[in-house]
Amino acid sequence: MDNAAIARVLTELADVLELSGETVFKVRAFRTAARAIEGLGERAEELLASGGLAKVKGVGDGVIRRLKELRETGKIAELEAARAKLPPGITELMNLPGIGLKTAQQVWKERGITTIEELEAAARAGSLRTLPRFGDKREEKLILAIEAFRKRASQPKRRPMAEALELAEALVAKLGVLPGVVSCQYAGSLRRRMETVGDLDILVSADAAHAGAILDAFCAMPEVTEHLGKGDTKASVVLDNGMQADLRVVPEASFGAALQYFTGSKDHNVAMRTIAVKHGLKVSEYGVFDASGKSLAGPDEAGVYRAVGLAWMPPELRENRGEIEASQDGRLPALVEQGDIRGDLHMHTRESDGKSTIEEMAQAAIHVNYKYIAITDHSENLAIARGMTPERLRAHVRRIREADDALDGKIRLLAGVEADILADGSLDLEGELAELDWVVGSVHGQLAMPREQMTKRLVRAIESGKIDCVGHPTGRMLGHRDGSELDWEAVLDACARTGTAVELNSSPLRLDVTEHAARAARERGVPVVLNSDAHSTRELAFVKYGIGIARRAWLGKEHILNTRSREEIRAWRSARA
DNA sequence: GCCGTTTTCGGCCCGACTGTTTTCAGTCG
Repeated sequence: MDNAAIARVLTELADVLELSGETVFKVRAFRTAARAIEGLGERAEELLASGGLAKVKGVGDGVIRRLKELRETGKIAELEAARAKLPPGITELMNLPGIGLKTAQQVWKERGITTIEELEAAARAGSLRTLPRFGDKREEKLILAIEAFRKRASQPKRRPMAEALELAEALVAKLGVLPGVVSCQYAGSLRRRMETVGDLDILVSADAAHAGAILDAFCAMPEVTEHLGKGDTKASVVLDNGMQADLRVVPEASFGAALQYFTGSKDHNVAMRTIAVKHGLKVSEYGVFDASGKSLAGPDEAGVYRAVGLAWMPPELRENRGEIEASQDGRLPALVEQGDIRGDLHMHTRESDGKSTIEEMAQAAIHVNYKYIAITDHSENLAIARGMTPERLRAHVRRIREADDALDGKIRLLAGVEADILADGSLDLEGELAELDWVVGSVHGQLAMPREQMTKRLVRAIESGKIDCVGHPTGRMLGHRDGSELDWEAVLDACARTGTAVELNSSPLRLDVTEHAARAARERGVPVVLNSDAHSTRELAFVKYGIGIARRAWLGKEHILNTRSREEIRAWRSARA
């Protein structure tokens, strides 16, 4: 079972226990454990076997006992027993917006309703409005909520970070120029640079006199298709791409506290507030307050952290994965930044499936201040992308070297290739690779192999010693296909043994390797290469997305190969040979 | 059920919005 599957079991356990009337704290504990396991860098199954699971925050004896039972018997007796007492489908009701535990219990116990279909029929028949705390307005809203829920179920819930970033930046630009707006910034999981984003959280500081007009302007924006709610300080809408966006207006004196609060993550905030409570302080989105109610911090985020005895930390770290302790102990990592990147070692030209020439790619790279780039067009096996035969590769290499000479040191061009790793782990164009300056080895076909076979395939390619870097190792496409199943430890161990790097492909739908694998690479000393995989000059900018993932993996510039100079990379390469 | 620079027992983040109330419970983030 992978971590996501284990998290689903624990979440279901929480759901059925909650409906069975179990204490909220026990329910919450299972939900916390589910989130902790889902966000784990390693396989929980292996940690369970090695005893390492006990060290994971939020996972205690109770969860470990149940997971052992699940491993040994294939089920959890407590879950089976609780499920048997509940009507099937009832936990589904709580997925509807506006329906929580109490309402689900209420309609079940008082009306015998256990499915969304029955709930909708009852609402349409007007038979819910006589229930306590129900009325005709709630009934109407519920019908709309069910319709919206069905519509939304047919489209992906979370969107790629790049799409969310573009939308959020556009909204922030429009909000920022409204009368009365002092500061405007997006927060939430986008600011933490999660690979996918569920909704947008946008924050504005302004005096209360302007808040109403700002919220009205937000709701009237052309990309808004649905209004979910609006009050004095907050509005929620649905945008035309299906994403929800929330706007909060706070006083300037609270902007830092609100930014901290709405950036999350939830687990990070809970951990931070727990520390504050121990110091006798109260943290809210309005500031940090002492027992007398005096404000100690609020206008800026760093001050909020300082007030509870912590150092400010980059949003990408805020997942309660050790950053609070690191902050207390003064050992927060220095994370890689965009400006640290000195070159890009994976891109395509018209020679295969790119849209730009060698010279155009070089000029674009000079423009972003890179010192070197590797031109890595596809190899023969990838016919659909006009992969190069040995003859075409040799001619292409000659042209790259000529272009390099003509550039006169303004930037250095490395002659490379993206060679297919074939089904048996051998390499396409294998006889040509020794002559090249840089070789990316990538899997492009037969991605659905069993885990063991795919692992062998990659390990064999890595152990050939002929590739410098494994390109987009899992082959996933966000929202389109899952990555290949892989034994990461075996693959990264092979990289460590042979001095091979792994790519963090920054193409917005790939972001491959994942942050978890990138963190595992760092722990093994395997260098990560942050590449764009650009197919046009514009796409060189994709690296900004990969930077976010690298930072979430706690990577500093010392862990990223292409923060080094070309000479250092050459030395790294020859040390292996 | 989990956790510990006040604790191995006794707590467990905090506020906005909504629809229902006539002071607040439920839901959400």
